[in-house]
Amino acid sequence: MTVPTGRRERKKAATRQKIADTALRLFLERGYDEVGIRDVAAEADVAVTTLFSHFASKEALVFERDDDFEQRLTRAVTDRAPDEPLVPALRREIHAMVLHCTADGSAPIYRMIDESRALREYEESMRLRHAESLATALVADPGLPQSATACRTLARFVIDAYALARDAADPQGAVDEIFTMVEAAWAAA
Amino acid sequence: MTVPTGRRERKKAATRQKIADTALRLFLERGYDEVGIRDVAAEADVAVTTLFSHFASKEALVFERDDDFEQRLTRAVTDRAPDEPLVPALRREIHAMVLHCTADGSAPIYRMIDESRALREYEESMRLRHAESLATALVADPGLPQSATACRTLARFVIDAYALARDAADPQGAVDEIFTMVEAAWAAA
DNA sequence: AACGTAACACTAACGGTTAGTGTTTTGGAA
DNA sequence: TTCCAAAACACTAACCGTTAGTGTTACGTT
Repeated sequence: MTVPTGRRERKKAATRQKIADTALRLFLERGYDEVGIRDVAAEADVAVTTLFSHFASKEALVFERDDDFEQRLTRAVTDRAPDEPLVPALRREIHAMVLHCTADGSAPIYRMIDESRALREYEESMRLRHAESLATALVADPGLPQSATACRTLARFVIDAYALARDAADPQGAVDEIFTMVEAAWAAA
Repeated sequence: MTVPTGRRERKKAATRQKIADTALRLFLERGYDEVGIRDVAAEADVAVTTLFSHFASKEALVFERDDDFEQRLTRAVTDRAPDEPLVPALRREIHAMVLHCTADGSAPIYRMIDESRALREYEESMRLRHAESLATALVADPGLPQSATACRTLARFVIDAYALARDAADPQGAVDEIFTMVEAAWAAA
């Protein structure tokens, strides 16, 4: 078990990165639906099978780094101060996530996502996964008196807040407005 | 513009029905993922292209009649008595829908859906469509003082209630529990 | 130096979906 | 009745994402 360094792992990471960079560049240049997997593989100078050993699907090339989101949400629950109320902690995290993906740097990427049905559907199914892992974290929290159904409901409402805010004219304002509703729902549970 | 009946339309409907019936039978016999489009087309004695002129995708063969759901939800909003409060009307409708799809007759179909990733994802993206059309109906209702964002949020919450209740141990009870939360959220908006 | 394995390559295919190109059927107009 | 335009259907061939099968390097380990 030699620890981190190792030429092999560096090469693997480099290949993965090269594929992701090439894919994103081509997608932004020509449009997601106009670029085939074979195009990406050829331009990145790897075999198609190599590409699929690094990424599970064509869509995954776009959402390369979004396991982060999943972890950040569950950690907003598990790592919060013992006396910090739950919903505001979640609201803070959603605020940060919305801010991140409405930033100027991310704008072209999210425009591309909106333009492709395949990417929109993939993103939504990703969010479902996030909701489920958030739900698991909530159900497991011994400090919450609410029922499991209420926890699962809250998880979906929080993910809805993210999705709705991203499409709103004023994303940050929408987060606050929706969280007023979420807070009331959670209090009633 | 001669009105409805006409041999052509009857034949078309018959072809469509034969395809749907054949598909559902094969899927239940052998499993959704084990049956190819070419199998369905051959068994229904039509060309593959004909099949796709009646159904937009393989998954659509399973959810043949689910435009109804979409209409029922929007009509629960638009057709309710002038003085009937909104959320209870929606709750009644969700109750009915959950009851329908947990009935004995539908059980094998929904078991099949749960077993196939492709079908689960398709169903979820269908629900998104339903949420959007419900949101449109809500936003258009002049009797509602709430903001457009609040309306869209309610729409998603209602669809969540359906999805969560279907997976719950006690679906009918879950609908009531979740709608307590939805009611509170709507009141806070 | 030699071995085991992870990364990668290549070919070929599978399954859903569509384009292109007819052919038949049918409802309605002349 | 006859004829036309459109709709429904068929057929071939292909596209595209994805995977299986089968090697071939390149690296870390012993």
